Amino acid sequence: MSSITVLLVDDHLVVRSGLRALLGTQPDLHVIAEAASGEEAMDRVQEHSPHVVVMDLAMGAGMDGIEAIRRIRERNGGQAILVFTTYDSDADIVRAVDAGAMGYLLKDAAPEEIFSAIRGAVQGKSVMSPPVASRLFQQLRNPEEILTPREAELLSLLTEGLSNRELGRRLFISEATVKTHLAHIYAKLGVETRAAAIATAIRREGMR
Amino acid sequence: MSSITVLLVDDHLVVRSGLRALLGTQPDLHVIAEAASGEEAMDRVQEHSPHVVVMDLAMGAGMDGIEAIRRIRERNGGQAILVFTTYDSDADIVRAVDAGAMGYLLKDAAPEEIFSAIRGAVQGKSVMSPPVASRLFQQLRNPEEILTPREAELLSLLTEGLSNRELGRRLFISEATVKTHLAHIYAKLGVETRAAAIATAIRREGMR
DNA sequence: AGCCGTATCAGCCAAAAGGCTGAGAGACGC
DNA sequence: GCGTCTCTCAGCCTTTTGGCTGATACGGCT
Repeated sequence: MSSITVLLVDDHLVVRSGLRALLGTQPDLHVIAEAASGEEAMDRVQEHSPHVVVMDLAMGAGMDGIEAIRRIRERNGGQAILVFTTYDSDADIVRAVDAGAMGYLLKDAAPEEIFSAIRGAVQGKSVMSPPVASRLFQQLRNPEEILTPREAELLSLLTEGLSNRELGRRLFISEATVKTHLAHIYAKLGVETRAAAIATAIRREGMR
Repeated sequence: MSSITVLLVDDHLVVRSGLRALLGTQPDLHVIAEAASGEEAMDRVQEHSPHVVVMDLAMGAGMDGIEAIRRIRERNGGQAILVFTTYDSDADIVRAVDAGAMGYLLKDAAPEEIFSAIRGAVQGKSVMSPPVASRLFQQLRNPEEILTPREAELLSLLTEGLSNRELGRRLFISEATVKTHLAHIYAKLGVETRAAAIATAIRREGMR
């Protein structure tokens, strides 16, 4: 038991090369294929059945990383999937984990961290970068902050800058209902105004 | 004239390795040093005087890419600096260009594009990825969209979710003045509501 | 000196947003 | 079957925001 096959999925060539170079320094890790998109990732998994899939979430076009994780786990249960991405967005972490990801690493993780995450993943161990872990715990600790599907939908449209009237039209509900949803969203996000809600929503979904 | 020395600056190890591997395929390009931060970049430039500096804008801690570009150009005029980053934010493009960047590439650029950008940079040619170029042109075509310093300051606080009253207190101006500034900002951004202003502001400064 | 851009402030009015209470209809779990 | 969650809607009232018009003051450019 000393050879682990790895599939790299990232839409950036430089990241794939870098990761390949990095993993190449470890005798037990073998990159047997690369993919630049979710679709391609699924094909490569079928062909090579790698032990571990290391995948970026942000894929330029087509299927995104989350969707790719879900589908790969549906068809081929065997692979352990590690998310390897730049930003730690609250929503992405949760979605990746329940799509079936075994771990969640940030791209500035130390090489050793990456190696041990891959080795751990094969044995069914979950690994995540410290900042990711703390965010995830925070999510789990505050379940009352989880938005319902409808609320999330509204919040998403809210970040486009729509008014209550427009939101109502877009979702085929009355303005009164929009206001009700908004009130709930504000309460869950801990803000009082739509401006603050938009700010926190975009920032949570986004960067840093 | 067939040897170009390159300094790589990126806070992600994998990106540096990947870029190094990629440039290694070209006989005339030689990566002579790497740096993981703006501060380190300045030191490496002093030591090695590379022909070209390839730099990511987003640097985790300390000096950001823009600042690093400015300082390197101040002390050592000789180097051509290429920005090599993930996202094309309007503001970053403009700031990078007037900080003295010779080109602006996105990380999903084709290898050939990267090579020719580096070779071109040595000869004083500017290169930028097509999506970047189109954004830059749009900025230049619409100079009336440029915010005054005070307006930018307000917009920045706006994205924190503050109310007019709070904005006034924070900036030591009356609420009336806040409203005047906001009206100007909306006009320049082409929006009608503060919600839309926040949304466009954060997105312009940010991602995608 | 005159003009323009920037920043400051005021008042007025209409529209939008937010707080509150209450309430009905499905869906799901136990 | 009963409670809970979610989504839907309504009315009422206050606060906030946005549109408009006009005004003063300072600095720089010509």
